[in-house]
Amino acid sequence: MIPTATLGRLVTYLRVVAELETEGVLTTSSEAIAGRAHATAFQVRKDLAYCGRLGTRGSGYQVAPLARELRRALGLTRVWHVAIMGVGRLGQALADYPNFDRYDFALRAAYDADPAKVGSTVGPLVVEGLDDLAASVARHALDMAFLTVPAAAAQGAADALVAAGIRGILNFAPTVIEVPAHIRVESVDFLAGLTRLTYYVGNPPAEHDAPS
Amino acid sequence: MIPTATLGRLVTYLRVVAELETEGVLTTSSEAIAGRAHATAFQVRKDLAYCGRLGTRGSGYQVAPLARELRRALGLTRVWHVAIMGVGRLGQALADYPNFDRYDFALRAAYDADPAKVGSTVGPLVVEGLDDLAASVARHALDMAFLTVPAAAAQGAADALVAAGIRGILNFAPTVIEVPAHIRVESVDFLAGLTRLTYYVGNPPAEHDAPS
DNA sequence: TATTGTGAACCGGTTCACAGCG
DNA sequence: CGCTGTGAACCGGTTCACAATA
Repeated sequence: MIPTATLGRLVTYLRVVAELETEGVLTTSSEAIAGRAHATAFQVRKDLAYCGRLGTRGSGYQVAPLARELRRALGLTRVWHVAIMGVGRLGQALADYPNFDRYDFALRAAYDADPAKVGSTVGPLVVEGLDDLAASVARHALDMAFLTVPAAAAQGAADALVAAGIRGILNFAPTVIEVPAHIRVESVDFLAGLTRLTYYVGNPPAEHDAPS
Repeated sequence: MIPTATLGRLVTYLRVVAELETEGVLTTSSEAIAGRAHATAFQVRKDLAYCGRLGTRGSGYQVAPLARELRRALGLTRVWHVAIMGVGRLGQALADYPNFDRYDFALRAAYDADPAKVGSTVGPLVVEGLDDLAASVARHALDMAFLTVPAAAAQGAADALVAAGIRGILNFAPTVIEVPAHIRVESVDFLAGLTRLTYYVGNPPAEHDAPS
């Protein structure tokens, strides 16, 4: 429904609006949001219009209802249950991340294939093995999983998660994984980001614009 | 020069081709690459054409030269010097990442504003403070930095990096940062990825396609 | 013949001007 | 009068058919 590109920006707008909310601002405008979000006022209005008639012509957007509607549009209306698959360094860092509850996510479980890790604790969780993953997924009422295993193990781990009933995967491994069409995957790939950065740094754009 | 969307896919193609290389495959085709990279053969050919005349009509692409040319196009022709700004959990996890040298990146320095952390070691590095950052950046011949500080500190840390002569920033903080036009920023934002995932999981697409 | 490279059609997203409305 | 919502023009990227060529 919402275009992918718009979806990405809506996340940013929500952050901006939440920031305004904590600053005590009551009313804002497409221009003000655009300034903080690195976008144009045109684009902000068009993007926000995907979520309904959120503003008031002539006076702008009320911060609190706007935040509420953005959260609703993005699906942030309940606490989502998340698991960590793969308790390496990254998995541990995520387990210790203190801010999930601020964002309506709850870390409920951590899994690792290595028997030596099973039973140890990471952050608030006890690491479980992969035996009867489906039962554990059901018990924890898991919605989504962080996939933080080595690239070579990513496909197998993803298959196991899908078979166990997970509906969404946030893939941190630097590799493409195949999943059935009804499962969603989003990737967080810092090596890809680093490589894109390398391209840009190695090909500096001609500077025809003088700095303002 | 290369469109952003293409650039992202080229990174994936390079991974695929590197994989083929280690498998000992000598020749491949746009179709084979597409299969592994989750793309169409059309798109692979169009994307690869941005990097020059890389294939041979009638017989496909030779793996080794293709890998070489992709690396060249992406700027992976030398070792890039990278620093870590912010030695929290994520910064530490990155410092311990064992595979950078495989990808022609070298971690050269780590910085933190907290005096208590200065002098401690993370991975192979001794944490430095921010006094005379410019001299340190020059001494280590740094090209780019991982920005792994809390969101509230991200803009200030980015400003310091830019002032010190860094040319590219890989931003891990969940916030928009402002930099001069000649500095490149790429973002790795797992909270944004998680939120996009939430949207898709909460709005499952109507299933008109039967699984094959 | 098999497969790439590419001009052209197509499509979706961005930009914009202005209509709509408080 | 000011600012939003939106239809329409515009633009860039994707898809495709086919020409080029080993």
